[in-house]
Amino acid sequence: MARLVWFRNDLRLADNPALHAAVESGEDLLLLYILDERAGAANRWWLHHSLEALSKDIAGRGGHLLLRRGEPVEIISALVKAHGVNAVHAARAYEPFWREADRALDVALKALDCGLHRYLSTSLFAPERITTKAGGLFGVFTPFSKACMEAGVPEDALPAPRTLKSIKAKSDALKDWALLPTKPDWAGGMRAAWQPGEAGARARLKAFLAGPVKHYATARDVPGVEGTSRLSPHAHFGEISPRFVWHQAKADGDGKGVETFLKELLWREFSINLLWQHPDIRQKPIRGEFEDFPWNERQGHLAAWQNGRTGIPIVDAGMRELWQTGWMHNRVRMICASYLVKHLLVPWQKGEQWFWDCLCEADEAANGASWQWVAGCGADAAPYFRVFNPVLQGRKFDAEGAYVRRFVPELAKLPEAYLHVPWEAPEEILAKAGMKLGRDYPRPLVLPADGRQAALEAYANLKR
DNA sequence: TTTTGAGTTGTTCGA
DNA sequence: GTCGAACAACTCAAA
Repeated sequence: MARLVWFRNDLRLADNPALHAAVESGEDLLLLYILDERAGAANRWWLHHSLEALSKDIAGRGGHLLLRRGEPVEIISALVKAHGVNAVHAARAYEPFWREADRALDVALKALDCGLHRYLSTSLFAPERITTKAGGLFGVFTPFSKACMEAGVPEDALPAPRTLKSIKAKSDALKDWALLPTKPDWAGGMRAAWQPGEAGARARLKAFLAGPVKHYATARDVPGVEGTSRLSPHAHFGEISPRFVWHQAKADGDGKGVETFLKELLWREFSINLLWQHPDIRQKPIRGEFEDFPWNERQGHLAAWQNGRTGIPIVDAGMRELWQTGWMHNRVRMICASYLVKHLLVPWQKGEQWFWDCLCEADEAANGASWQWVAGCGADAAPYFRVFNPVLQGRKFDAEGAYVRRFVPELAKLPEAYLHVPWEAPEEILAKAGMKLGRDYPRPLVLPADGRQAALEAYANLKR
């Protein structure tokens, strides 16, 4: 008899209910990971390192992680037959791809007289558990978050198993999956910024709770400062358990910073809940009338945005941070997304796709729900007239320009007064900063005021 | 069933 | 320079 633990986005040993229950059974284990072929490039880079870390952690406890690629149902069924597996353990997953795989697996395993046990692991709450008084699912954040608080997060974190008694079976070699970039190797900035894996996730949380959390409520909006937790990729891959994060943060007291951080954890939860309700959240607007939105994409604008060459400093800084580090500051994500969707009138799905390719975390729930929120077609979406002015946002949240100077070095020598509006700088100021507009840095594709007007008109047309 | 209050993150304008 | 109102109307959730 044996148990099979199927790792998905729960790449950790501590507080991993699927693994824990399998270990508790006392039976031999098969520890399996199946490559998720849908991953974007940055996501694959992270996955490589996360799997490397997990393999090492497992090996350190006497176990062995099996790596396989192919159809999950076939791979698991074959292992079940070959090793007399009587139960498969896995974390519950909410992405449509996994939901479909689980349905098929359930059928296949029943035929083999093998159980399928799924555990609450990647989210704080099972999505069907948080309901309105009428029994439906929420579509608005605030009442959703209240219901979560009332439900409460259980404090029963599970220890990492000390030893793992696992069966060695055929496994791919991680390097043969070729998840890392080779030529060109664009991952240098990512290596410098991140430590994927469970140990890295815990270190990140610890560092955050040791300092930045205190000022999180305000500092999280300032991209030039390390004011956020930067846990999103770790959380996406399940290198750290959300309830562990929740209770560690709560143990830090009940200040404004902690309170705001917990609320952000509930936003992650809300996105998962929305994905549960809208499996096609990455493609289809939740508010149906947006199917007819009068987008007006101009040739070359999407590429300029992707390359950080829009001519709007804060937008370009964000897009370059994304490209270089596989991550973008939350405040800047909103500004960049808003500029693409509202000023450039490019369909939000194209921005979502770019983020999907570039973000280490590339999370279906968070990415889909957030892009829809910015575009105005999502749950609880921003009112149409809420158009971010990238100049005001830049001045407000990157006042000294630390962020822009870092990621848009050609502007680094501009004085504060013109840093967010280089197109308004007199020639001699630009020359003194060693640059010429249109040569070293582009003129804006669309000026903030013009973009705002175009966006408002487009939204007015939609209403008609 | 109907009513009521409220809804992440903003900007502009005019007093 | 600061501050409050307007920017729409709709849908959600609860009573």
